[in-house]
Amino acid sequence: MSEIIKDNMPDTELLFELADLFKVFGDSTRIRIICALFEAELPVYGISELLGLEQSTVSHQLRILRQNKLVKVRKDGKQSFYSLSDEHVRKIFDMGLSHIME
Amino acid sequence: MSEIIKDNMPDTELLFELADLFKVFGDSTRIRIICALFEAELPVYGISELLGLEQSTVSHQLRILRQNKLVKVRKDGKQSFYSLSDEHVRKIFDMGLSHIME
DNA sequence: TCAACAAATGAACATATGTACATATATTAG
DNA sequence: CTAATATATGTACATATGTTCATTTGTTGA
Repeated sequence: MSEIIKDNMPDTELLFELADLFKVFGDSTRIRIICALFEAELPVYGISELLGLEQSTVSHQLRILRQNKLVKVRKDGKQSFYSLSDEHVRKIFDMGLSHIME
Repeated sequence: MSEIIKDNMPDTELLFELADLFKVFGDSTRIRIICALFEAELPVYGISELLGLEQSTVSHQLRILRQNKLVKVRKDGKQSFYSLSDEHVRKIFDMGLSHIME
């Protein structure tokens, strides 16, 4: 019986990856950055200014977002412009929001 | 300009709540428990057996899931049967999955 | 009432994580 | 080439988090 359940479940490996993805969303600084990027493509100092955060804090968090492919960068001169990499990000965000709102 | 962006963003308060929600999904043990509950309503020992986890580990994590209203309990004798509290949980889960799969 | 069982809880501990400060890298302007 | 600016990175540190072990609570059956 528990064997049947186990067989229907995705690989544990995959579930670890999934947890890692949600971990990225599970920090208020990163969520706020993501949310800012819904509105516009922004450079690092733009984000830190907007959210009142240290430049290095933003940069560190952007690296994590980059590594997880949630944001992409476009370099222009001295600036790095960040934007969201795809629509999944917004969907995941919205799903979470509607759970809270219920 | 950054004022306009700020005005369009949800309250910071709400974004903190949202991060807290995703934090719950951001742990492999909890994700695995959630995933098991997609298949069936289960008692605590059933989950620990299925996933190979200590009873107390499962119980601790179920408490967190309960506090965040992701699971609900039905008590029957000595046992506590857990199940998912709503469909949002599955939707959030699936959204995450499809991001990984892409 | 007592033993057996299921689940919940408390405390301690090791590990992970986010932030700040300092510094390095890279690019542009002069 | 140098100074100024934007970003990235390294390190240290405080805090948060998950797990384990031990114990408690609650329920059933003898």
